[in-house]
Amino acid sequence: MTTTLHTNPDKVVDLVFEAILKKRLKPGVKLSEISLQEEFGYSRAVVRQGFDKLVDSGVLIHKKNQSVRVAYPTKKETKQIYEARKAIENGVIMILVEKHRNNELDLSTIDSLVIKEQRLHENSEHAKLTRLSCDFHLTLAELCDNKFLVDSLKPLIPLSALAASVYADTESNFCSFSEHYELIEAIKSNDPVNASKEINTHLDRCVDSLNFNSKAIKNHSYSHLFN
Amino acid sequence: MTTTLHTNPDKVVDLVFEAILKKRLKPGVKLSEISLQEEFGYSRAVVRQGFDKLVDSGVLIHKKNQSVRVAYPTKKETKQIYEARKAIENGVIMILVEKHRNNELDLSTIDSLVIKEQRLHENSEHAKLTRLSCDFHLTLAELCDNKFLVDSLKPLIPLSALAASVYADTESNFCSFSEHYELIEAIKSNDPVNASKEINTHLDRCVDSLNFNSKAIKNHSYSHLFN
DNA sequence: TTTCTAAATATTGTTTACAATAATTGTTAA
DNA sequence: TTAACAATTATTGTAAACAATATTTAGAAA
Repeated sequence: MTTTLHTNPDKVVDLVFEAILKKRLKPGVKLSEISLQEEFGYSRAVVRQGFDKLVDSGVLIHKKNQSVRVAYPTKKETKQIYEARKAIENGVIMILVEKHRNNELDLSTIDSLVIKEQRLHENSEHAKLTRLSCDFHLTLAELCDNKFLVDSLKPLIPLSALAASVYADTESNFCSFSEHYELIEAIKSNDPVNASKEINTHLDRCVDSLNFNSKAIKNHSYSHLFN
Repeated sequence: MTTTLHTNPDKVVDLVFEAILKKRLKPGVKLSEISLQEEFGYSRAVVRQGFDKLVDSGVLIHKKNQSVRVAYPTKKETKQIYEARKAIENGVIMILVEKHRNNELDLSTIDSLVIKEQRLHENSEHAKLTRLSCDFHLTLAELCDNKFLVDSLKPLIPLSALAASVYADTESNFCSFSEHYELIEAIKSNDPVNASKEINTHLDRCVDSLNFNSKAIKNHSYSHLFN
């Protein structure tokens, strides 16, 4: 949402993002312009614009004259997604270490986020935990105060969630909160090398925990998927 | 251009990108939907879609009920742009070193690109050199075989060119080809640490060569700016 | 029952027209 | 001449209509 779009295509984008992060929208699901229009009162043109953005970022797939579908990441794409995330998030972490070293970093929001994660983990509320874990990574990027970096990372988060939907046997140990904690500690100790190691192993483990032996595709109807 | 858009908004995007890289479109210039429609025969809707994408990536700025304008990067944004590039391009270089180490990297295109740059430098054809230097950075990303990484970097290149339009006193020593050469050598010697150092100092020098003491904005008419 | 084909339906692609707003021009008064 | 205001023009925002394509349904033949 770099700057201004005046009707509401960004609302559509946010809605779809949110539905994916909450696992209400699964890979392969069809989305028609008309249905969203009817369900939320957006004009069809606005829905189209939102869909276009989501297609651009790879979250939706669009073939001519067909409804858009939620992306179904392949194994290769999943590895690319995490490879790209490693690049971007390493940069994020380096910036944050530097900022922290200069006392320019307020970690209170991220601290409370990790605490929340811990509580959800103890109560084994896995669904909410997955959601929060996405917030963790995005929040780190936002702390950099660099919209270009945030915009680069943003589409990769729902894509990661989609990959998890497809390939994660169990999401309980996917994107572990304890590694998030370690990462923050590394930032706090002003140790760029260790922080870089933490984010790399964390993202590597996310991929390693996936099982790429194919599963069946579930097709959903999408009324009331959006909350 | 993740996948499919069936008319041609991507043509519009490419057209604007190209015009910016060739310095025909300067920061602040107004672009109306109708004019592009008349000049190239695209439908207004297609032009709009293309503009929307460019607004999303930050290359165009859009205020409600006003024509879009070519972005005029501020000092802060310029630093953010290069900070983001450092993050992404460091990742690119790490991937390429790894690939080269495994004999999975064909550097012939990039080699010939650098040679071409050297020739342009000797003939002091600065305009073409700037253009080619952008290609150099994008080509490196494309060699990673990771569309997400390419998509992340892509909008930052014209934004860099716009920043140069605004703040570079002389573009002759901006984004020097000799540093490109050193970078490729570092990749060839399978030395990730040195390669990382090369890309960082290269991008830092691009910013350092800029002069942020403000200049006047030139406003252009845009007929025949696109070649 | 199953499979193939054709009709009906639903959805997307594209153009058009009109309304709302901004930018420009022209006029008048100081 | 300049400044302020009004009228005009140009441009964008939005919705609606229609065409093109895909999907679904129904029916007939094997």
